[in-house]
Amino acid sequence: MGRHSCCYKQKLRKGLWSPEEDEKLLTHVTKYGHGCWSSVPKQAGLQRCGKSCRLRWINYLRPDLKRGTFSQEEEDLIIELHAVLGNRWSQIAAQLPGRTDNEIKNLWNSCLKKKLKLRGIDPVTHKPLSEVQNGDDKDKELNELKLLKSESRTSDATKAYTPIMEGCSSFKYNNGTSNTNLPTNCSSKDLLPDGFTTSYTTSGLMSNFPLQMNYASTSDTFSSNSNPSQWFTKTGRPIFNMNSEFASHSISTVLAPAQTSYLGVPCDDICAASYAENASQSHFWGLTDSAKETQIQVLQNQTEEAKWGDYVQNPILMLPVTHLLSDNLGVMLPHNKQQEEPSQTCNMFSKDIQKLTASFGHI
DNA sequence: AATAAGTCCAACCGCGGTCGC
DNA sequence: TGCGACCGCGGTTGGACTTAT
Repeated sequence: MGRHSCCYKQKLRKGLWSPEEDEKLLTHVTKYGHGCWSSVPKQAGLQRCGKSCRLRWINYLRPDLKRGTFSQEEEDLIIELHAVLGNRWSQIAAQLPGRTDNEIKNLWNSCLKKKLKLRGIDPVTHKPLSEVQNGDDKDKELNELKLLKSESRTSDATKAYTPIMEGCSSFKYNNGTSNTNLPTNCSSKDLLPDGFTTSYTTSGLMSNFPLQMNYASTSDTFSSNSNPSQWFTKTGRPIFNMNSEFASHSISTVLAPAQTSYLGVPCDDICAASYAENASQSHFWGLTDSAKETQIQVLQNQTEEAKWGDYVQNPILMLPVTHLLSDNLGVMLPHNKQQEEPSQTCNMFSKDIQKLTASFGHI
């Protein structure tokens, strides 16, 4: 590992922290606070640069850190937030109490990206791979998907669920083996179809979050309906009202909740990739190709024109999709008196924030 | 049993923003 | 206004650990 330029100058320690160093830093910060980080190492008697001390505190020593593996709900929330915020790890981490941006970033890079690919979803755009790719890229991605699936089969943990991936209308679940050999960072829930998980339900935390992607917008429908055959019509249309504003403004592909992707196939071929492809066929259903492209371009331009900083600081501005929200939440947010004439959209979004708050206990 | 390959994660790098002088 | 110090963030990497051969 490298070393901060300041560490070179001052011949400071680098690399892993010893328990003694941790103790010194913990004691110092607990007692005096960190104040100016650059002065912390000297005051705490550490041969480290302030930057290193700050990082150690934030990522490891902070008392409010949550230890242990990520829950399914946390993973779902990360995926959904990533669809909105992209690689803004600190913003994502802010919605997950006790988790650090570094931790989330690592989880994303090591696990969640693969999971999304296995579900036929591009981890960058959160759209189906079949939609993202074209030409050579398509072949490349498909090969990658095959490889991933192949890797899954070679794993003891995933062998049991292989039939789900292989595609058959009457898949079987090998219930003869326990889950004890599951990969440490991939829970069995990710590999199991809905109905095989005992307590898991699709994330409701973001179910009304005005995501640009439709995970949230559709998850209520899907999570309350475990029968995949009802998620789409036989022609691949999503079941919600296509005449609604929602349908006409949506720029993203309709997706079943990620946790149930393997089941979410209204045809015999149940593999994730083909499902994603089926799902993408419902994209802008009813429009001509040129009309679809035009609409996509318009919406993309609208999004790009807005300042990202504004989005991040005030996700209420996450337009143009916020107006698609249904106003069906029972939780009301206290009116923000500082905000002059808050729009209906803002109020609706505020409810989503409130819902997140209620679920996680803080924002 | 040895070792090559893969995975995970703590920690570093470098950049951009902010603030005070 | 310019400059430097500091902070925070996202990207990257080194190495420990695990799994496969």
